[in-house]
Amino acid sequence: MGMNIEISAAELEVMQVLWSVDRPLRVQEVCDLLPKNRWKYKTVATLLMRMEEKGAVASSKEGKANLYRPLLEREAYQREQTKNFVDRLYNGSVRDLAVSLLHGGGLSEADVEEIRKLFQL
Amino acid sequence: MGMNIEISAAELEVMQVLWSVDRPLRVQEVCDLLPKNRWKYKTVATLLMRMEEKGAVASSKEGKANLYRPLLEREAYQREQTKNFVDRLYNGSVRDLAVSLLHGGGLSEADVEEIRKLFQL
DNA sequence: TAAGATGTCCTACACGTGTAAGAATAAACT
DNA sequence: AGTTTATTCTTACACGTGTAGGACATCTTA
Repeated sequence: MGMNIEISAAELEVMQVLWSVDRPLRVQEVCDLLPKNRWKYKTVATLLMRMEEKGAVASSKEGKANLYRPLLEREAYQREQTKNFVDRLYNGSVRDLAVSLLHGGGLSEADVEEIRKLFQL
Repeated sequence: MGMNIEISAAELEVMQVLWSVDRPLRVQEVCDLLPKNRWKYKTVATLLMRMEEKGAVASSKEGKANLYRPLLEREAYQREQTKNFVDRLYNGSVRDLAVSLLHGGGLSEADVEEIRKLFQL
């Protein structure tokens, strides 16, 4: 299974940026793509270095600068985390998750319709 | 809104036990209801104390012993955490979560059927 | 060629968390 | 009453995390 790399909440935000773009990014670019003033440059650099130690990203050099690209695969990571989440919060019951989503009121009629369609096959 | 109390993963496991029973529990009972050998008695006691400081549980005395009961409401907590989770992992798209669940292969035909029915209203 | 800009690498530091041991105390048993 | 047992309360400690600063190197530009 998925090598079980653990990343923190802050690191996940950085991963999302890397995932959202199809080419390796330098630290500065990651900064720019994060919500405004999310972190200082050096903070992002630290996060990326830690992620590299964990094996979540890889870097290559472009001149003096590091280019980072994700190693963790997005879909796989989402699936794994979702399974964990459902286990921890809903005792493994996806059905209970669905109930919670429905009763939470956060879904528009269009959302419901789309999900209904997804489950129609 | 939900008072925004944050509890850790370990603390959540303890909360699940409190939620699963309808009366206040003493530390020993919580231990017994956790998966076998999950933690030592004193560890559970520490967790419960911290949870009380955070306002996640309340305690009353029964003789020398403390009886703990949850203050955080389960459904509300689940909804809030689920919203957070979807935001962090799926950029807020419940639809993407649903896709991930479907393609993850963790759902039985019965699960799919039940969820379909849930969304049929 | 000296000064800014940009970037990396190393170091820091407080706080939360997982995990519990020890001291103190109260209850129960003999 | 004295000892064993159950419980609480206090204290500990290492590790991860959020959040960067400083030193040092290199590239650019006046």
